[in-house]
Amino acid sequence: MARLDRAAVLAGAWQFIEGHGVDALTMRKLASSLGVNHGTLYWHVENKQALTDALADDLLAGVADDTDSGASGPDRLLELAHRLRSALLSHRDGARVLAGTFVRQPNTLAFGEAAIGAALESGVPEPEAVLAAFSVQYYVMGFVIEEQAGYDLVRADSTRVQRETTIDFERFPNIAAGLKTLRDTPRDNQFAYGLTRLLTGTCRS
Amino acid sequence: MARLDRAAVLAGAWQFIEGHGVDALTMRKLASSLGVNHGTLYWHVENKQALTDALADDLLAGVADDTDSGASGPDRLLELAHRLRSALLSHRDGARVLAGTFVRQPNTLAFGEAAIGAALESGVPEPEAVLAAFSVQYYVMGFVIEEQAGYDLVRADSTRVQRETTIDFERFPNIAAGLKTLRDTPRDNQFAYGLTRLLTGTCRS
DNA sequence: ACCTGAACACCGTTCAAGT
DNA sequence: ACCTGAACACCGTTCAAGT
Repeated sequence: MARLDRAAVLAGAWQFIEGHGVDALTMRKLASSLGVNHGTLYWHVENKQALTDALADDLLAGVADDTDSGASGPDRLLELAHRLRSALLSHRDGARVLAGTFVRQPNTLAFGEAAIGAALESGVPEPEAVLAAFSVQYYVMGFVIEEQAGYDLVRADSTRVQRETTIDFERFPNIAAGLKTLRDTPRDNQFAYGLTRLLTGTCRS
Repeated sequence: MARLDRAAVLAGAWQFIEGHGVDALTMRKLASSLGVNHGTLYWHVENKQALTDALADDLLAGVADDTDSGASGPDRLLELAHRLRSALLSHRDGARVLAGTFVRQPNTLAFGEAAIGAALESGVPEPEAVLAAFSVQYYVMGFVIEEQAGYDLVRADSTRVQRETTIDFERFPNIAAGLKTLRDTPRDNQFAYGLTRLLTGTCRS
């Protein structure tokens, strides 16, 4: 049995989340899934919040890499948004893990840096570029949180499914039609729609 | 001492959140702030999740009211977005309270219904209208969560402030400039910026 | 350097029993 | 109908003590 180190704790945490979701993640359960006393975890990680911060940083590793390459400003901002979504989707509950983070981890900052840079390069003046980059971040986070909540519904235990009361389609006809179109149009298209709206007129003429 | 009822529990919960933030909200602490044994709470509310759901619904009460009035489609969608933000801001951590809700409460559904309706009325074809309405919701949620996280930083206890490591402005010059422009441009303008971008080309020509 | 075991101060939820 | 008190099965965090 190899000795535990910080990387193994992070890997174990992701594996646990993959199986049970973030809400079920507990220092004690994580420890026992690693075959170790729960006090031990605090040797490798300061506390649960530090673990969450580390997971968030882990999630965004590499998202901002190689952005200096060929593509022009607008295309790069678009690509960064897609990369952010992919990173969040790469682990169950990824968006909520990141949302639970307060401090700015290096990779989060690197993403923001690249996003603002891409906006600037596409000719958007200084103050607007910042607002554009942040707006994209808000949109991606909001989108993926909802997207992954949908996944959780599917995998959820009976307790949670049971909580989902059927909605009154008589009172909410637009919602009823809306759910249908959401089911019919691919996730990627849904995502691209709002993203395009957000960037049209800013980064693309 | 008037007897406790469900409404008093909700009011007490908001008051507690106003003072200590959602993270500190506990069935036991809420009970003692209401001068009651913690077991008592479960007579008025099924469990903590049900309490959160009720708070979320409370938060959105009235946001979708009177949307049939004068204004045309595009203006109404814009106004709905502003009303949603106002509602979320009306209580500390409002956005996070709503984000913690999974089931669709009546008022959340009513907002979605009105938002889709406004998009439809502005001439956006059926499938797009739904995507536009949802995109707006994602953006507002993302924006206000970040906005209120900023408030919490200010009010935070020393523990939390301490956690905020100073960021390396040499490595992240765009972020450095970005923080300055965020400080210099009013919140309302920041909010309006992304919102306009989102709606331009969709609901406004 | 890494891990155990036990302790401390908390949680949410349930439920008999009281009024 | 509403509330108490006590119990149950959990939490995160700390820290002496072991190896």
